[in-house]
Amino acid sequence: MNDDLTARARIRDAAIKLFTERGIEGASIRDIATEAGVSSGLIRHHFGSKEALREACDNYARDRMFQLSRELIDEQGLENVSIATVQPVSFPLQTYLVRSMMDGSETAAALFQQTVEYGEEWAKTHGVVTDDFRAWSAVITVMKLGVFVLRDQLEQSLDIDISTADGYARLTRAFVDIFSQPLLTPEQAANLRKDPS
Amino acid sequence: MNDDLTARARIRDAAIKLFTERGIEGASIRDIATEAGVSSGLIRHHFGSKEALREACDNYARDRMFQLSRELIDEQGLENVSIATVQPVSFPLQTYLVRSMMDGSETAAALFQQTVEYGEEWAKTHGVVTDDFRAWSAVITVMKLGVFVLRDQLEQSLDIDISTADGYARLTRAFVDIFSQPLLTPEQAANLRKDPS
DNA sequence: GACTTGACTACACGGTCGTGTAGCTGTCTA
DNA sequence: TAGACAGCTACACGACCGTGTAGTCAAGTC
Repeated sequence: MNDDLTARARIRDAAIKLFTERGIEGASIRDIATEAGVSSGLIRHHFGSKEALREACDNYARDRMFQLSRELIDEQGLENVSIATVQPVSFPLQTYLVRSMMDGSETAAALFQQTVEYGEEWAKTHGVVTDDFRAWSAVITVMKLGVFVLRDQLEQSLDIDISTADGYARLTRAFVDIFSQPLLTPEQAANLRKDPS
Repeated sequence: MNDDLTARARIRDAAIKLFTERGIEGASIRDIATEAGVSSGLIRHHFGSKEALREACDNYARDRMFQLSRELIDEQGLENVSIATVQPVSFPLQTYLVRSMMDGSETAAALFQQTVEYGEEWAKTHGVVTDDFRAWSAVITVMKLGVFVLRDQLEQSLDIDISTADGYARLTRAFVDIFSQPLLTPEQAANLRKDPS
């Protein structure tokens, strides 16, 4: 159980794990303490309160994710990263952040807004056709995050583990199929734009 | 506060509202009772337990949603419904069901699997190009539901209320823009299919 | 008018929650 | 070697949770 990590790090990892699995309210301090192999008092000693523990997890997940994607850019160059945001290594962190956001995290909410703004600029400079770049990016972002929120359902439906290379590859291929062909004909699109019933 | 409804119906509506807003664990029997204007004991009298109340809400939301979409098909014909699944009137029910699914509802999970299967058949008969219809449908479904789960973030990002006609129309237009143009060139798609890094 | 029944309330129960507090360790330092 | 001080535990606290129980009240039945 990662005995080489400090107790503080083990608490943080256990909290991220249980917060992700059960939500913030669903995971108790005592459960997290047991998972980390420490007493519940130690959590209070290190983090002060449950809310402060959550914020520490938020900030850690955000910073670690930034660090990982920076490393990825250094390795692969900027252009391949947009799709590769969904990558196995940062998957647990992303999943945690989305869950935390749903449970009211301001850190995660700020990250969401930032992602939308980035996507908006990307769309403008990459030839996306729309007269509402903001809505385009927001909807794309929300759809992308849906994979994290509904990971359990997705895995059950496809009988895979997304965190494995095979599962992740299958997911990527589905994304590619979806985003490399239009689902609506120009006529259908024009009709829907006029009368969105 | 809908005084014309029976107490049982008011409890159910209040439960759906609070379960949606706070999650199943986050909404207490006492809160629901206060919201419905009854005593907490009455909830037990009518539904037996919190879990049974949740199942009653699940079944009600599912049946009501089916009923609404059947009415929509009768009005508009079958073909326009696939996109119109995202419609203002069934929005709260969908949002509730997705939230309940995330909190472990079997009824909602079954509905999800059913939706994936339906989407799979739709893709096969509507010229979608993929060699994995199942994954295609599952990912599309998950992305579609992302709108419900992350509704709060979406509304904050766009400064709209999705339940209004204007907000819903803006959302629909973004969907149309996204699904009427390919985001990847055939070359990019081929590359990603070979090496999903 | 006596009886039954279902809607409904008031209140008490054990359990779990986040938090508070007191005290025990080992290590470092003056 | 005495003292300071993190790291850490044990335990008690008030609050709130889902649930259980007893009882009130009005409407319907015979």
